[in-house]
Amino acid sequence: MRLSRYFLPVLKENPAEAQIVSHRLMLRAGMIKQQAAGIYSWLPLGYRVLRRIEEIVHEEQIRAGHIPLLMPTLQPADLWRESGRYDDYGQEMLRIRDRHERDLLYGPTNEEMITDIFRAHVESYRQLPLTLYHIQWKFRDEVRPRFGVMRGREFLMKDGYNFDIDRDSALHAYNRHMVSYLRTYERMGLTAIPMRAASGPIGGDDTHEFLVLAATGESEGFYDDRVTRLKLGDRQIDYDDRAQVKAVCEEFTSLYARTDETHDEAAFAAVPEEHRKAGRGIEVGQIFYFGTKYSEPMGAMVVNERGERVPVHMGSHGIGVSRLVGAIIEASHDEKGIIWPEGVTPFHCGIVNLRQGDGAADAACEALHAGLVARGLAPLYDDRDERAGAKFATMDLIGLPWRITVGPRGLAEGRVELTSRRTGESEAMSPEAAVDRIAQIYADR
RNA sequence: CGGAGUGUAGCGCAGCCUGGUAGCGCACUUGCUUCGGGAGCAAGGGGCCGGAGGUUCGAAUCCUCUCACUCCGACCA
Repeated sequence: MRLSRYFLPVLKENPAEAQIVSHRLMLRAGMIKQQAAGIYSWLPLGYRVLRRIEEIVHEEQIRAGHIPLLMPTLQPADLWRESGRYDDYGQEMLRIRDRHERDLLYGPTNEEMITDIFRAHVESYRQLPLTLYHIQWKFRDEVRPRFGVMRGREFLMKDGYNFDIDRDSALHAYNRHMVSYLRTYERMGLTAIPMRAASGPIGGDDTHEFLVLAATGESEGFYDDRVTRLKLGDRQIDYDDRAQVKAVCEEFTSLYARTDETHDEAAFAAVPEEHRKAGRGIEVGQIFYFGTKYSEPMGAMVVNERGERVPVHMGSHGIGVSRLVGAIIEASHDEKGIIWPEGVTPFHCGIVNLRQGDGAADAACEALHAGLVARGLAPLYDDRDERAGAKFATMDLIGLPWRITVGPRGLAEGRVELTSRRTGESEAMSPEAAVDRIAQIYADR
């Protein structure tokens, strides 16, 4: 992509309304535009990151054997009257009436609807286990939206629902989600700690929240800091292997890690003092096992092997997709701007032409651009007629992890410069070597 | 929902107290010079001063009402 033909409205100054760093940087980098309290347009750069995060979530859900579908944003109120939540949910639920005076609502979550789909089409235990999920916009009419996309009213969320014949099978689904979530966050360059949490209005006995540590987080957690060093890495996981999946969960949950709601001072005191940490975190996901809470009242039953009609065991699991964009920035930035992890970066690298209009520099940049595209990569070439400083400042702000700098001085010796946004370190090399290096960096992502 | 604020050019702000031709910086347009970390000079363009009512010869400024947004607290992916 050539920057001169792109739409990247960056701001030099901080917008007054943005208090926290991710919100400021998203506005300055031209990623979002606010349209109303807690409601945002995603401008091209922000949209690319959002899509990238969505892709990773999809890939890891599918890898775990979960099946994507898509449910609507608007739901009939009757479905929610059935579960009893239409009245319980309160002011947070946006209620709408159509031209025929029928009550609708903009979905804040989808337990009722997925249960409706399930009961219409599944009759037998032979069709289980089943996990369905979608990534769809939600609306919760928060009293006080804030922090940009981290606490919007409209937000994009992956929500998944498992249906199992019994508790053991449902708990395996729970564990499977935990492992798939750990891998999802790791691919985004995040350390997200699963913490035992309180269940809240969705209900159920088992639940973990995934917290990305950040001073601006809204949740409080207490943990053994050795948990932050655990890595899933590239180990192979067989998601059908209950014992293996359970072992991974135990590895990641045996150290103390709880939110303030379930915090237990006595248990925490057993953690060696040098590892005892309390801190704030951004909740980027949560998993629940809630048994037959929805299946029973809504009649989601299957026939078991003894011919009896039994309610299915369910769980639900969410990842805050749009919130993750903010969370990643909170976890990865410096005073100059964003630093995207390679896994979610909107463009794989930037190309900065120091002397636009110089024949050799222009040609070298074009060749680099073409070379990277030929390798299946997406470079952003700053071909504007701007001075070097302005181009560097823009690149640093929007946070592409790698930058190739091209100028007449270096080109005279056949060299360009490859710079890491994270470390600031530069290395001179031939243009071909730079393309090879970038391709290699992204080879397994 | 309680408390505190703010609405003036795309962004950041001044002007309001004490009514009298709407201003500054950045951004934008044109030209010249410059060109390895947000350049300089010159000339331009852009405003229903959030909205509605009122007071006044005259309102960005005073009064009333209203809408929107932000921040602090209690609640939530």
